[in-house]
Amino acid sequence: MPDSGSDTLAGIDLLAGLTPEQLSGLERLCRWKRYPAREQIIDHQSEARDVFFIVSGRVRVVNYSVSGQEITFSDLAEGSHFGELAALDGQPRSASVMALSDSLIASIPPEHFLGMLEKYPSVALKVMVHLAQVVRITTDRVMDLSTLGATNRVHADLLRRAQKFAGDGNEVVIHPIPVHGDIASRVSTTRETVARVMNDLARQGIVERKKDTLVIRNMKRLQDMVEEVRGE
Amino acid sequence: MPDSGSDTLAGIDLLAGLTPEQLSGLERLCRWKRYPAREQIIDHQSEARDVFFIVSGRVRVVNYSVSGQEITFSDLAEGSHFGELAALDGQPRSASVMALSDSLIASIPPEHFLGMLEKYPSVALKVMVHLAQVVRITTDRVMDLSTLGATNRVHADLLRRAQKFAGDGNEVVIHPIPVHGDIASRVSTTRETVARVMNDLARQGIVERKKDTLVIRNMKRLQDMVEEVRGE
DNA sequence: CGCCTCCTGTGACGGCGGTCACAGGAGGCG
DNA sequence: CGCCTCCTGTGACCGCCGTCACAGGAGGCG
Repeated sequence: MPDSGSDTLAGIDLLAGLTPEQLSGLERLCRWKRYPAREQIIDHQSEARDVFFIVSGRVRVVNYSVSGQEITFSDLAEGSHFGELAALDGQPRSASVMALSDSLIASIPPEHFLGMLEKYPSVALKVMVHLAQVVRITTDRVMDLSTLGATNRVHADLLRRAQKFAGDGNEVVIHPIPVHGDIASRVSTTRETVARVMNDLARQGIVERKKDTLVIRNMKRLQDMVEEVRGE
Repeated sequence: MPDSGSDTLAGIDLLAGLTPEQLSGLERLCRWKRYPAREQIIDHQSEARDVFFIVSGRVRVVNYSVSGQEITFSDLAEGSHFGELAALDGQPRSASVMALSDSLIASIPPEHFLGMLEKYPSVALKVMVHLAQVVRITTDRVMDLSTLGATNRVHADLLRRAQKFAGDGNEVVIHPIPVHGDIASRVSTTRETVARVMNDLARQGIVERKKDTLVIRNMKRLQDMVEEVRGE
């Protein structure tokens, strides 16, 4: 549990395992800054190379096509980090990042980040494992985009969200209700398509829209709908 | 330049910088195996966790949808490596890998791979940089799939290939001619669409198909065709 | 030489889903 | 309370491109 009140790096996953002294050493190397919701933290293509730790708040990694279409890559929670790519390979930022809620962010200059990797091999290993998982998620997404139609991608995304909230039963409650536009931006389709799909699902009794929660009535069924067409 | 004759790890990019003694230590930990062209080296979802070094030959990372559609992720040359993801996070293989040509492959068990990372921080850093680049390439691909139409993705791929062979002029010679099916599998479209696009380009005098090379007559133009629609 | 296999080229067709254009809800806030 | 902003729901349209179905080339190899 991240201690969201204090301005320390104690809650950062990457740095778990470091002693309080080591942490406070790092804390002194950081720049600390609060970002209000919706404010941009990293601009795509920019030249800065710092690595960021989310001390408190939530953050979204996105990119925009020139036409303004927004592609969401991931939402990151407290304790997570971002910006390693540029620090590691020295290239411009691969995406933009914006605060979803008011956030406290610590950033460390690239040279100190690299120094940290050298000094604390356990952190280096965690960085690698984390990158490996990012690669997996992203290649899965390429598979989805390549083999699934837009409707099935919405099913798949709904399923992923549901699994995060998963009880073990056949019914899952998702809270808060994801906005259609957000889903659309994650699966690369339009708001309208998401709306149509959600209503189809509702009509079939698979989901139900409550006041401020979305109830999946039939996980099994939803799962089948995705797997069914995962290629076949 | 990898010394493709000898059965050593001297030509492996990841391990550049290690002393001959360190290398021969690693060599003794490896299993060495020759794979004929077309043979599978890694099966998607399999449980093995070894990391592979391409001592000689070429290799393709692919995945298949249940319908048999083939998605190519990348082609790797001598000196490269693959299979780190599973070794790092312990999860099943994220993709299949097959030999493109007769290949000599060295594989190291996961525990020794991890030991090597700990022992040689320079290697660990290279692993991180490499993963970072894989992430970049894959997210770019997500962007392409999300914002470009099939025809423009073919343009973009052609451009990427051309840039690898790039002279500095406005004309580039690609050799050998990539088969349409391969291009299709990399940009997630069909052989037929690739053929149509290539002929359109030929008719416009932008590319020309020679005996066993493909000549890009007008790089500028091709570049414009991609950027033009990259969103707008 | 002729056969077989692998690649390319092209037409016809049809459906998925993106785009446009509105018509409501549902809160917040002055 | 009423307005304004943000979200959802739906119909009409139509274009891109995937699918199917063939008709050639272009080598290799017996």
